[in-house]
Amino acid sequence: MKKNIFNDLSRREREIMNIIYELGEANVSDVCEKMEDKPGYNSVRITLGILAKKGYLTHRRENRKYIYVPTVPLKRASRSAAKNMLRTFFHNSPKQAIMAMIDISSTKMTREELDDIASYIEKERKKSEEQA
Amino acid sequence: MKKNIFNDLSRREREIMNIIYELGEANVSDVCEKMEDKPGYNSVRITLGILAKKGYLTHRRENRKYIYVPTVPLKRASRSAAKNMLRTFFHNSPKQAIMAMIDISSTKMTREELDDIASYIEKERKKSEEQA
DNA sequence: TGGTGTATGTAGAAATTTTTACATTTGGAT
DNA sequence: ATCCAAATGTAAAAATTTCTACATACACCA
Repeated sequence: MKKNIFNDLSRREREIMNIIYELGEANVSDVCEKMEDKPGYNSVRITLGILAKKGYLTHRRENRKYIYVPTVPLKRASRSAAKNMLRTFFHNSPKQAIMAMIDISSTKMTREELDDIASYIEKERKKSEEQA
Repeated sequence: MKKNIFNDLSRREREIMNIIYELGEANVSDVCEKMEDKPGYNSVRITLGILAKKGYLTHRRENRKYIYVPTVPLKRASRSAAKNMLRTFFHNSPKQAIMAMIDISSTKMTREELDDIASYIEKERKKSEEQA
């Protein structure tokens, strides 16, 4: 069992995969614009091709452009990322991770969002009660 | 401003950094054992040296061994990782991220932990109330 | 005291990744 | 129709990463 789906990506490949997950889907220029050090259009294009060959991306044609889309759906990719983070930085303690997440984003969350999270947890508590 | 502190790590370098964060600190053999594909002792050692030269690790001597430690403290590294995850996979929505985190680990959390998180959120809600 | 096992030092070979260069295709404007 | 701009196709150069090989240092122990 692999630790992380995306473990065998090179630096550039990973960078590009992340951008595509962030955007949902993207063509070459979209990716270029998001890259910090703005490598050439061609570089990015070649790397997208490699990612497709490796099976991480597929592409469809739209007019003359290729639009690239992840093969591993966002949900699964995000779970994998979250689990890695949990193990690497939080000793596999979801509690610690969640609290840290709250810390870094508390000022950005509205009352409603906090309420939503609270009731989500409440639901979980009920569930664990049922099982007892 | 850099997106991610660890963006310019190669595949192996990143892999090793993650292991060291997971362990807190480590010598060459510790890292070797944690690696999935078990590269040679020497390979790992060389990469640790590179990471030290790049400034991501420091090492102290203990008997005859080097013990490597991250220069960027766990807390800061974990924040950086969390922010990246937030942007890459959750459209910068902490609510979504936190709920996903709860999902993947609900079965692993005890009642107490859920309670702790709930009261942590309660505290945040009070804070946001004060500011209103 | 000399041998052995385990560790680091250093150079560079091998493999992979990243970029560049140039050819080709294609749709649209004039 | 022809030219242009913008896209992809392909090969390979350049740069970086990863691994290997061998040298050296040092604690431990018979």
